[in-house]
Amino acid sequence: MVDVAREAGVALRTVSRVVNDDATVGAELVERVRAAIANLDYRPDERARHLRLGVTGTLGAAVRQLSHVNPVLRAVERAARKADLMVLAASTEDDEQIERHVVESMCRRRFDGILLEPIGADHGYLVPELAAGLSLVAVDRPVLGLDVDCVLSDNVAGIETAYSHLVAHGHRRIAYIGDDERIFTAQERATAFRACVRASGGAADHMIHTGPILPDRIQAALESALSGPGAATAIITGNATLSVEIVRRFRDRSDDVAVVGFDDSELATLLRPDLTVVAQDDAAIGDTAITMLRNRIADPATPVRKVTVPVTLRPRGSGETPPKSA
Amino acid sequence: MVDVAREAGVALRTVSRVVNDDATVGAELVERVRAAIANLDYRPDERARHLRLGVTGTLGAAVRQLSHVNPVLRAVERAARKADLMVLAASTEDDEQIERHVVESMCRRRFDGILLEPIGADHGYLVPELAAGLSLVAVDRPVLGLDVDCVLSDNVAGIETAYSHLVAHGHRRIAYIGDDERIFTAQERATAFRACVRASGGAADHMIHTGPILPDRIQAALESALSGPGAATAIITGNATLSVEIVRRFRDRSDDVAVVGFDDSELATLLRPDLTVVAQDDAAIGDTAITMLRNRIADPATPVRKVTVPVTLRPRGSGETPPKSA
DNA sequence: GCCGATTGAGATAACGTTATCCCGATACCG
DNA sequence: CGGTATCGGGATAACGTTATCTCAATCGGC
Repeated sequence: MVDVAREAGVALRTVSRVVNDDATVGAELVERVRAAIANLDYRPDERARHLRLGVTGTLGAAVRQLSHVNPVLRAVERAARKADLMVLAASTEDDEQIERHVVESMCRRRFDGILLEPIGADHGYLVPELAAGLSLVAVDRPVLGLDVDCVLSDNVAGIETAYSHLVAHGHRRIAYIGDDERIFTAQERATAFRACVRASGGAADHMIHTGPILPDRIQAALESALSGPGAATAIITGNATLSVEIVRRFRDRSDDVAVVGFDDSELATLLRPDLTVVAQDDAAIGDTAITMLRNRIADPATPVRKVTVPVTLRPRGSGETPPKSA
Repeated sequence: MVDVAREAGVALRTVSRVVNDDATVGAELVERVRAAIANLDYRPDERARHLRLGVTGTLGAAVRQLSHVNPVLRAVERAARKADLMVLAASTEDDEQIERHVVESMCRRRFDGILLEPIGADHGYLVPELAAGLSLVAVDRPVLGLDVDCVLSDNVAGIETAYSHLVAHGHRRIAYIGDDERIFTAQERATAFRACVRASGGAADHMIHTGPILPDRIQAALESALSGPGAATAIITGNATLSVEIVRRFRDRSDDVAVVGFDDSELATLLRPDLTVVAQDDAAIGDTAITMLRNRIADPATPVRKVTVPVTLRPRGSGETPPKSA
């Protein structure tokens, strides 16, 4: 930059002014500086700029898996681009150690704010960061034990909608196969399901199967749910991955079991009948998250908000199958 | 940091030494400094550190879509973590403007290196960056007209393998439905397919259908390929998205058309028969890309390398169906 | 008992920006 | 014609690190 100044025969400060196109510099000088910049191909160093300015214009996104389908992240990138902010993302792999490493790296890099899909683990390491002014918004899951902004899907309403949709189509014995309840969303959905069963006067015991996503576990859950005298006539799956696993197993059997899946995905229309799903409003979640994060950055004293975004039932066929015994 | 020094009653330099755990500082002083750091909860600022050091320990990944399945990116993150480098990723959305914006942002942030899935567009903007010492590795597609490192899948061998696999199972009339040939991989695969047809003495005209991924276009291609006197008995799809689209349409028809897909995906085992695919070696691509990038960073004078990673045929059923007329 | 080697730690100068302060020149008003 | 706004632009001091240089103190050797 000092070279550019020398080349153009102006002061350092003037080059800076030209780079940040400050209006108070004469047209002729601007030209001369521009030429010098091109000549020496000078490239501004954001590190120094950010250091001096204090802000970085950068948002961090710490998500489970970058390389998985994540429509919320796409919405986030879009919303941030509109606000002229750069989003830089990294995976936490749902590993407590990695999450911490990623988030702390972003803090040390002084990102203006962080979007986090938190793991259900101890987030004590965040306390000093938050105290030091970190702007953070949790997405999809809350941060346990800490009062931070978050935006979640309405898991309870989603399960209730799925359940009553199946009831409306004549089902009385509905099973739920879900993810490990140590995961927040899985826990919330399972709890909501138990409440549904209880409200309709049944016992949930044989009807709810949660645990890790492993082929054997899923197979066993499916067999347990669909066999015996009180066999289920409909299944609600706890997330997109499980929907795939369940549907995969239905290729080979011809039972007319109704299925409603949680989370939409491109696989939903791969089979006959198409999969009825409870879809999250990804765009709304992403937009809301960015808005909340920007608000918090602008004013760290903003009261903490916990936003719940509505979900939508998308009937496509698999959830409208009547019970086979009916 | 100066506060920490005052609190601990030592010089600034000593705090820095403790932070970077320099061995030449006495145990007692280390304790005192550590205590002061905890007291004031001091958090080091990487911006200043990077500015001073010259390097950032950060790699940028500019990929088509963060929120899409991208096993290569996962391998990249893993390999980078092992090398104690941070990978920060952003989407280019296959948009020339966005790609340029993302890459230039990363350059101004002085990332040590960039991994790019380049768009088939003019990359002139990279010339000055490369001249200024940018370390860049192109993944999956080359950078047109510029001599930069790249690591690609062996698209030609993949198509040849798929083709001869189908021939070995009795097929003589094989169709190819691929993506828009303005995309490098699509172009390479289509060309390889044409060569296969020619080599086996046929005419490719009715057998090759490339273009954008739009429902109508795909439907038309499929009908054209599968109707008439010279109807194809087997289909090769040009990428994972097309495999899904094609397979989706096969739900409703009962022809025993053989299918081999390019790119593996979790959908491959969703239907009967399971989808035979040509799979890319994602882990090898990711590892190679990181290795090449690190080499280039370590020594910018390293000769440019273009690496082609072998692909593997995974027979699962759909590619082993005999021709229906046979 | 003195001197050289070794070790621990402080002062100072960068790294590449931008903001503050200030000054000179021009123009305008009385 | 003198004085004062106004505007363009230059010198300098930060921002938070680390590296170089220097120096004081301790220890061992002769």
